[in-house]
Amino acid sequence: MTPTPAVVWFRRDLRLHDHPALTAAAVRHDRIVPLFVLDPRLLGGRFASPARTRFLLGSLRELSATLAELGAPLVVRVGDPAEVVPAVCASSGARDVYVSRDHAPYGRDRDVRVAARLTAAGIEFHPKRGNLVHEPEAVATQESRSYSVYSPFRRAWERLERRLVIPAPESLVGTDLDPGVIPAFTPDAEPGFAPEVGAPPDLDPTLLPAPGEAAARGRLAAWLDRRVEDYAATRDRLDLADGTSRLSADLHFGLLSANEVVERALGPGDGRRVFVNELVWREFYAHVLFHRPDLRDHAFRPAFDRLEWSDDPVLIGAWRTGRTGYPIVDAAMRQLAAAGWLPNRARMIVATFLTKDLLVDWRVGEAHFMRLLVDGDMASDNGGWQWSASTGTDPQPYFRIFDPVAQGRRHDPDGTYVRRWVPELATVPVRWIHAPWEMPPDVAAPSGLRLGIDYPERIVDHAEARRRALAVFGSVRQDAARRTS
DNA sequence: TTTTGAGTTGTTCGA
DNA sequence: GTCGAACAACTCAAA
Repeated sequence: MTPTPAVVWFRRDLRLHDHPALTAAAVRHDRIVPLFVLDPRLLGGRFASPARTRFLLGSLRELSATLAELGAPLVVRVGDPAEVVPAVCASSGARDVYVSRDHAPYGRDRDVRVAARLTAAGIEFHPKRGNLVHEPEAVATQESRSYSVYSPFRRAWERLERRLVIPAPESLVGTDLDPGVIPAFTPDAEPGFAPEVGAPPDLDPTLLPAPGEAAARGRLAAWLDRRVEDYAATRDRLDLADGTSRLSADLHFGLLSANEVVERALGPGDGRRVFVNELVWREFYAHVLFHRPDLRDHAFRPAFDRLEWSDDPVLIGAWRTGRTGYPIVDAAMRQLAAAGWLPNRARMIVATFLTKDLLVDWRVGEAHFMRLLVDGDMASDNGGWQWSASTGTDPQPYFRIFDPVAQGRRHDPDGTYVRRWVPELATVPVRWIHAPWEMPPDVAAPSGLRLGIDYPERIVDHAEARRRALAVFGSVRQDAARRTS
């Protein structure tokens, strides 16, 4: 037992269960300093999100209370971690800092800076397992390269042995360091935390998931208890409010350990198999971004960086505000603004619509998502957007143009989802709910809907847009082929 | 080194 | 209404 305290610097691992860094520090040191640093560069940066900040602060409040009960109160500071972490070490006498690895580009760069400062001060930096079942170095092809196709990645991932789940500590010993203050969520009063342009005025905080580890564990238990069994059948159904697990924010902030979620989710049945598969997708995109941090700003396949995207502010504005004239797209965009969350099927529908029907750069869509999503995660978001835009890892991108009417009819057969989020369409009969422009006048009149007044006309014709997208993407493919031959 | 099999999530067309 | 094939050819990963 080392007679100096250890700093456990929490970041996206706001939990006590299955926490290798916390456990290692508690085993080796007689006292610990749990630390969280509110980093204005993250909370006010280009991808800052009020929904995420709110969820983060709530989760911190709960972590703080739980740690205090165990005996080691959470220390909260505001500032650049490269300044704050060494300062907390100095004031507590700590010679060791334990963290869960952060695999995303910003976190990695930050940790390199912080580790350099600590090393210069003679303090040891201990990165422990991050919130992935397998670390990026562990999954490699026979030629020791990283995977860029999902299916072989999954087969390799499944062959690896998982680490054991670690129980939460029963007690901790802290220090008498000033715990500091967790600020209330007041974006206007806190310039450092204020989101930049595109702040969502429509966010309804009551729709956000309850923050904190206990709530997250409750969600996981409820999900695994019953609903996961139906996941294969319900995950694409937009009209069912609980067809998916809604654990994405919990995984993003590490309220849940991915390792524990997989351990508990494995089992018989299609639902469990498909659910674990989604968790492997999360791992895949984290690994891909780890090996290719340039994906933050560039297409996975360089040829697609030469696509000529539209920057028409009218089209982009209609998409953002849910006024495209395509009910399923508009319902999803309004749910995103209000709830800070979308089921994956809805994300794919609006992403393919923006990139294929409107030919708008996936980076515009990704930035919008990151500002609104409570679960906004660089790796998953970037992977999802590039997949939808056909610039990513998908080996067969040629097919990915969704028909918004067909998607609506298939995944929201009764129009329940559309009516919930686009109330001006509430009176439209089911038959036309996904294509109100096809309503004959004798139906439109009694429904009371005046197209172009109460609800917008379509901003593009999908059949035409589809042909245009095929031509644009096809020309890039031929262009790429010519360059390599 | 060369060959071979395979590739999340779709849509349309024609039988 | 349902079903299979075509879409168009490329790249990855493993044998």
